[in-house]
Amino acid sequence: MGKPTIGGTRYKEVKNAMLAALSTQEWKGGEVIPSEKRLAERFGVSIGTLRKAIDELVAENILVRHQGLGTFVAQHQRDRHFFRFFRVVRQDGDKTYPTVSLVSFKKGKATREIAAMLGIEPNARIFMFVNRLALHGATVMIDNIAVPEARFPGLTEAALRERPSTLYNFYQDAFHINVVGTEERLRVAVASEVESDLLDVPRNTPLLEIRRVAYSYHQMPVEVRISHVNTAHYEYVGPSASHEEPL
Amino acid sequence: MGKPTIGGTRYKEVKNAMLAALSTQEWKGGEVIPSEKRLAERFGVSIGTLRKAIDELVAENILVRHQGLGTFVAQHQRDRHFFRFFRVVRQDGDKTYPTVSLVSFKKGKATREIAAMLGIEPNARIFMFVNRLALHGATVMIDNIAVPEARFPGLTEAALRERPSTLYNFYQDAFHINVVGTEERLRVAVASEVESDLLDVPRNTPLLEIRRVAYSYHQMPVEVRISHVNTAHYEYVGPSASHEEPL
DNA sequence: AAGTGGTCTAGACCACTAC
DNA sequence: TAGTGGTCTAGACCACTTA
Repeated sequence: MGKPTIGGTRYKEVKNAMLAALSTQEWKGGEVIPSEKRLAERFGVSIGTLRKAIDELVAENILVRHQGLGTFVAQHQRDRHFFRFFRVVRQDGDKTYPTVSLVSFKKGKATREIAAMLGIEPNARIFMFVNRLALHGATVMIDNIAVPEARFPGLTEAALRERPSTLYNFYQDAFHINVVGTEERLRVAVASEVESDLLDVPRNTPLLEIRRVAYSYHQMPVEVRISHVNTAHYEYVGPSASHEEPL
Repeated sequence: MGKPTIGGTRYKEVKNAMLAALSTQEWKGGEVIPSEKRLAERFGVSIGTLRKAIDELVAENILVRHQGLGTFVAQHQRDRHFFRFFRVVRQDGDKTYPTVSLVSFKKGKATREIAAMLGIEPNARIFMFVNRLALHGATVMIDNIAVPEARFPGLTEAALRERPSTLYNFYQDAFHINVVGTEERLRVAVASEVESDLLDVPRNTPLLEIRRVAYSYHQMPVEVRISHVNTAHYEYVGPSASHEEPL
């Protein structure tokens, strides 16, 4: 496979070549990729080496293997890895899907802070929207979401409202943007006026604030969100610290 | 290697056999384990199969490989994986080691809640102690820690105070207890009287509450702690959601 | 130089899925 | 039955560490 990418070892080269094929949408979300045998021939390596590259992409939840069927580009589905990205559960441990409703939608320009997090220029155009999330019938969480217009051309409020599945699934189907990882920072904040209205709590009620950056392949940031959670009856599930990379 | 453990596949059997050798302290924290060649002979598998078993144990941070040196039982060291377990950083991202001081130490009996989390009988004897953690000179976090007396025989306040390194390193050296993973739940709480004194904040200041269970091999719970963090200038680093198991 | 883990090969055989 | 991924083998050669 020549040397189109760096990485030192053959399987890293293969992995990077596969990431490239994913980035260019040669392989799209949910589709099968060629068989291991074919890929080994294409990249000029043995099956074992090819498998080691796939092993890592599977460990990173970028590909999914199905014995007897083939290897697929991972797709965001409500009933599959949803709780990897939605980490709020009831204090007794009960996990349920949130009911999401769009509160507002507008275009604007990125503040310096948002721009830095998204890796775009300050004042670059972004979309901003707010989601209200309810669990067991009560609003528990407010998401303030920002995405760069350049990566989401033509995004509209109607499209957001009418999306059939999860937000990240929508990003994938409508914009070929695959969210494969996030980084989150948590602190305590207090409810603003808007938030206290939406969450039905008094002004200045302490809330859990989550600042998230979502990444696509090659750590490319694609979305920033600041969430506020009422943890009176719910809590946030942190990392499990086994099979976890050092900070 | 007969069939001392289940698991379906050869390499899972090997992995379980290795976990057993770790549990029985045949291989102790920080020590080298036998070479891949020797282990392959011992378990009656090929090098490749043996390596697959080790691969998983390395991915779980239970073993560490050093090319040219050998494979070692992972050991808790202040300068190595410390920040996998200590996830509080300054809001500008600055990571520093906390200065820890023991506030109190006592024996007692496990409440039903603590007992459930530790997997021991209610009213079983436990040690309880409180640590104060300072960053950049100011107290930022209070840890309330509980461990079962049965697993920490002879633990004393003096030993805790005089430990030369991190708490988990102390568990490993003094009690052969290897913490290999944790589970954490986060919510907002308010400062009790003791906490407001120690953290130097007004009573009822909202704090970040972290409930952690620490596990050794085979998901055996060994420690429970409830921490409270003043997030005025610090924050909690959440999971990275790539290479992360589904919940 | 000897011993270790790191990478890579070129297969074999099995289990699962679809037709 | 044919094609897929899953496991396993028995080596080879390389890079690194210690002596």
